[in-house]
Amino acid sequence: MATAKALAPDKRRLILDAAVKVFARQGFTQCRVADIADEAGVAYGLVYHYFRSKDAVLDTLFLERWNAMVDFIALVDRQDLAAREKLRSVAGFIVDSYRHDPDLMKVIIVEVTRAANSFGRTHLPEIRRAYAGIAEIVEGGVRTGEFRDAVAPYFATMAFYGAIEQVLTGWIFADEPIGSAEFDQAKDLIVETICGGLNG
Amino acid sequence: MATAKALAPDKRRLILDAAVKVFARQGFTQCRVADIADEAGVAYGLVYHYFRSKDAVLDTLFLERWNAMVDFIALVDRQDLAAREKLRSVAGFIVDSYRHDPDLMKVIIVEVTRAANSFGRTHLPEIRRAYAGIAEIVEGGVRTGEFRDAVAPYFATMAFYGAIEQVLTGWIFADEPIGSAEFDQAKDLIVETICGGLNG
Amino acid sequence: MATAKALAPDKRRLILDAAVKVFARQGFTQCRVADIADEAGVAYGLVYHYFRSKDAVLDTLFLERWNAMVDFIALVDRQDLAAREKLRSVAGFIVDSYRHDPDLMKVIIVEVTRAANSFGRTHLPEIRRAYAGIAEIVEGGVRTGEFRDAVAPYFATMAFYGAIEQVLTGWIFADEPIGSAEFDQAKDLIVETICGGLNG
Amino acid sequence: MATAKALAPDKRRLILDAAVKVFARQGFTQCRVADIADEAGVAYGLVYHYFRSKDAVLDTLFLERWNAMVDFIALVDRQDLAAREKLRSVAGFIVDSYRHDPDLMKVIIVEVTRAANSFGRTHLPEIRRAYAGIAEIVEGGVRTGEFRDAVAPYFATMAFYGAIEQVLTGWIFADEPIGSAEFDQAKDLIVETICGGLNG
DNA sequence: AATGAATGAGTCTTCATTCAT
DNA sequence: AATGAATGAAGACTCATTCAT
Repeated sequence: MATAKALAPDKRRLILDAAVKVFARQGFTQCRVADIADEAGVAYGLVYHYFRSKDAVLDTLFLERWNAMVDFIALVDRQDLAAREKLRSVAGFIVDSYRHDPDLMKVIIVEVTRAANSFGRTHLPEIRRAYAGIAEIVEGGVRTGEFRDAVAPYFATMAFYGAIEQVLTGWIFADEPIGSAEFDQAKDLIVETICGGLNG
Repeated sequence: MATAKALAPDKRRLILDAAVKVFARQGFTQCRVADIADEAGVAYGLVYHYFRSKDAVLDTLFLERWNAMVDFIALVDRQDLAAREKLRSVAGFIVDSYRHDPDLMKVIIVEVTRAANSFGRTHLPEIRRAYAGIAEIVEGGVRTGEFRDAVAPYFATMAFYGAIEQVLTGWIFADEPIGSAEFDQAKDLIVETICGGLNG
Repeated sequence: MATAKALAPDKRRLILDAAVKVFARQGFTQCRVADIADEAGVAYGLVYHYFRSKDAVLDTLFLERWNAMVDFIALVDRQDLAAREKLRSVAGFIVDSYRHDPDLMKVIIVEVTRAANSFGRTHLPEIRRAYAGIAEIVEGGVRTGEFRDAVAPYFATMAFYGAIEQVLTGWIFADEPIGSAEFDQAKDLIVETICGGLNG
Repeated sequence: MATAKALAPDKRRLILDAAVKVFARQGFTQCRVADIADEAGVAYGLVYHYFRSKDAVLDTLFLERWNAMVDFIALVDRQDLAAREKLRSVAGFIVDSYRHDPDLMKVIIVEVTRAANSFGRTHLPEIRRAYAGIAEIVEGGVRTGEFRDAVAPYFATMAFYGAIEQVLTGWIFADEPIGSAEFDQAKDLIVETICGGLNG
């Protein structure tokens, strides 16, 4: 029941949500476990009641969202859509993820996706699973002739995902909040740029 | 005398080179100042003789290479080349930077470019200078009609640079060394993908 | 329960008492935080659980005792006593403070009262409050005619407090322990010397 | 020749004078050897050419001045003067020492005279020699009947020297510079207070 | 005499994790 | 489940001193 949830919020969830905030604000390394507990309004030790370690908090956060994305990519690929529309769907999902919870996406990109010496290495299998999903969409497009034969699916995948992450990184570094229109425009322009190319 | 220099190498340079190695191997946070000194074969305190702090070592490393890249982008843009060739040049420079010193590029990408809560924030002005340089190349292409009018220079820049950094990130995470052919192929395919687009 | 308290002593107090010992024995600068923890029989980190810094430990120690002295001086001045008796009371309080806890008084004098570049500067307001309290007693004595008109309260205060601190400094430097008789004699002789003067 | 001295100042002297400045400004512990060299305008290593250690610099500084004072006290005592005039002379000497070089006297009082765990312990023999000299003057005064029989020379000495050092400490902590009149007044009032006493 | 690069031991502070209640 | 006191390993930085030139 929603009401019950509001009255007695799950402390574990409270801690996860607080962690997103402080990880985003200060960065994983710079944030102390005490900061998470303070932000959540719970006692220090409770963090360790629910999570094995500080790392485990971030692992949980990352996997929740990332697996949802991987699932979504697979789901989209199974639908009867043009390859370009599939990519549009994926770009939309990621942009909406950011729109819905920018802090979480910031944490994922900053602390995991590029963290080649820590969480990025740990979660490499999951990260690669997402790339593989996108690559399959591209390969499908090539197979149906929708995409050019000359396109190397691996590079196309890197270009597509890299473009998205770069745009999100721009938002992460931005000093001002991002408007709704900007989010919608981004979805279109990323796909248009990648699929249409720059050439006139 | 060049020979003399080679025999008695600059200790400051020795420290910087050692820092690249250990930052790349362990990550900036995980690496101790003692590791740098050990790798350089100098005494602990000498690191602090030449650099104000551990941060300052990374700052120096980043700025040396990044400014070279910014300068290169500006130089290329001033040449009489097709916009696509200019992008090809920039992609080539970055890929060659990685080929020549993969550790340094790993450090720059992993520890600075996406580190929104630490060095990325500090060096935001320099980072943006690079983006601006690429954007100017794209704008030039649009102005001459070489690139489509519909292309938004900002998104094109994000796509181009994001694609490159994503490919480099792939190499960074790779378990096996990257071959010469792969580097050369990458230069072509990145530009071909971004400029030609996926559409058939 | 008092007994229970005695059995399970407050760790914070334990740390403060240990700090007094090691500060007195080795001096504030020469003493390491580890020495305090060892002396208190607690873990290193606990010192930082209760105190922000090593400085804060000394601050706490100083203020506890010094404020008690300032309060005492004010209390004495409000009593219906001859000015000389008031000074006798103050001298007695300080000498007894030393008799009761010579280490603490040593720390206060050596590390704070004359430490013009560190704690003495920090606690200047509190230090001056004590001087002001003594000066008021002297002024009262001049007002009632008990003390000579020619006496400058500021210099009288400096002479009185300076004499006491000098005697205590003598004890601090002494190689042998000070006997009970010596303490009692000191109270009398300090006041007698300052009030009676040297002249025959 | 004065001119020659000005043209080629003794580097050793330069270092000592610089040390006085920085010891006074920052305190002995807080000041680095580099600060002394910088202030003196000489190379780092030269400090170690002239002095065995940082401690030796302060030792030298202290002994130069303190021995002059001890000698002066002995000299005065040998003169045919009333005991009170002898004390007046000693007070004058110390006050003038401060007037002439407040930084040096600050260093001596703050870093040596009360530093029971460092330099004060080292130089205890010299420090006691000064007290002994004053005590002899007092004893002389008692012997001639000039000073009261009841006066204990040791306490009188502590009162006299303690009063002077307390007044100097006041100046050391003062925020504003001390005027000429204040110095002269101090000499009189200290002696008047100690010899005349407070009693009306 | 003079320089300043080079050395490395020393210590404060932080903070993830454990544990008793 | 919940609390927060207690633990102690880890690491950046300082700085007196030495040394080669």
